[in-house]
Amino acid sequence: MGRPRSFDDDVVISRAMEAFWTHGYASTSPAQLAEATGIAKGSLYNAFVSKRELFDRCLDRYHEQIAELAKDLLGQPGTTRECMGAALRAVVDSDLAQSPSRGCLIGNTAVELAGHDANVAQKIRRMQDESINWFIARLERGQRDGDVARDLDPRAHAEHLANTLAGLRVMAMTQDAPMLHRIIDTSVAAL
Amino acid sequence: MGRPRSFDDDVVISRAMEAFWTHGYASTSPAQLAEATGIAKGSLYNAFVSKRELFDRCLDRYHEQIAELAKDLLGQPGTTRECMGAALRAVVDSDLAQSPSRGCLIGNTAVELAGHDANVAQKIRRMQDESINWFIARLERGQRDGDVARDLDPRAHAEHLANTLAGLRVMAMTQDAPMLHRIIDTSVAAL
DNA sequence: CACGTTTTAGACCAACAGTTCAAGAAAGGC
DNA sequence: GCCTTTCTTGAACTGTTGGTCTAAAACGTG
Repeated sequence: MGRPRSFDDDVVISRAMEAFWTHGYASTSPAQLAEATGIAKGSLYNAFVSKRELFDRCLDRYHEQIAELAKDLLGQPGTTRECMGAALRAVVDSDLAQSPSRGCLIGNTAVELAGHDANVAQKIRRMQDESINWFIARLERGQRDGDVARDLDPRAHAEHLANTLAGLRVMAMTQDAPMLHRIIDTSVAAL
Repeated sequence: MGRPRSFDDDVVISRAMEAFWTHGYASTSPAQLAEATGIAKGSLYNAFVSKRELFDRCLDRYHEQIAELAKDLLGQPGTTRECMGAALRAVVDSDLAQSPSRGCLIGNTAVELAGHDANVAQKIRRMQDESINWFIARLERGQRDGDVARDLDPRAHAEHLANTLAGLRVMAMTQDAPMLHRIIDTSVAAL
């Protein structure tokens, strides 16, 4: 019944996410979204209600994406310290390879919108909390494996690592690889 | 000769800075700037050429302001570790007291503009480099005072602290005081 | 194959962006 | 006291924004 949608919601959301990620929420116009997705404005609004609701779905997609990445990176072999260092380096190097650089969509959104929109703030907070949990899990595994000190507080260090990553992705907008790698080394030395 | 300017450039820049800081560059309209500064749009353009040039001067002002704050905070008595911890806590607590929260203008600008504007990127980078130098100076003093290990690399740790601060000011948009304070404690424990 | 429903592309809209301008106002020089 | 200069101001201007609406086209179904 009715005409079927000619596009795949998922690919449209992915493309819109790239646009928001690159330009920020406010600086991405409906016209740009139409261009980026290859779909007319009218259809976009018909399918996603408003720029804001589309953005929400893009944020969710971004989170799914980094969840998968985190699972992969934190599952790599090596000691906990090696694994953490390699994971942070992978993210930073991937940021540096981007042109224009665009940081982390979650951090960017925290900065751009969280101050003025409690809903966004709460959503971002939950996503950050989840990231911290991935780190906690890896640190606890390290304690079981015996390569992380038994008396180390996994939560405190997981929060510290998440914060380091948030900082790195801001610093990667303007600083170069050697500095960022030194920061990673120093952070990871605490484990 | 000619009609004298009816306002003080410095206070106008300060007020404009507050507006940009609170809403971001793109989301601060000339009308808002006129409202925030108490000066008509026309005068604003006459005195500061364009929104962008006004913003540049606001960034400079922000930098001067934090330079002064850093000098004050890093000059406080106590061991290096105590001093660093207290300084980070002071910044974070001040961020948390703000409503709406607005982070760090330099970090926010890195995220919003540095990816698309090489001039801004370079300027931000220089400001960050300078912040790192403040930390280096304090750590070296600690080594002379004997409360920081002689074999600690001041640059590496200064970069790490600057990165921690950048992260904290993003995290302060969404997270609460206990977590942020734990992050500070963990970061400072490495000294 | 006609039906009802849905999608689609683009025209359309009021509001607002960033900027310019014409008209007048306040000072010093002559 | 006029002239020049620089300032102030609100209105005007152009382009774009986020969003709506419509008329046509595209389907699955019975």
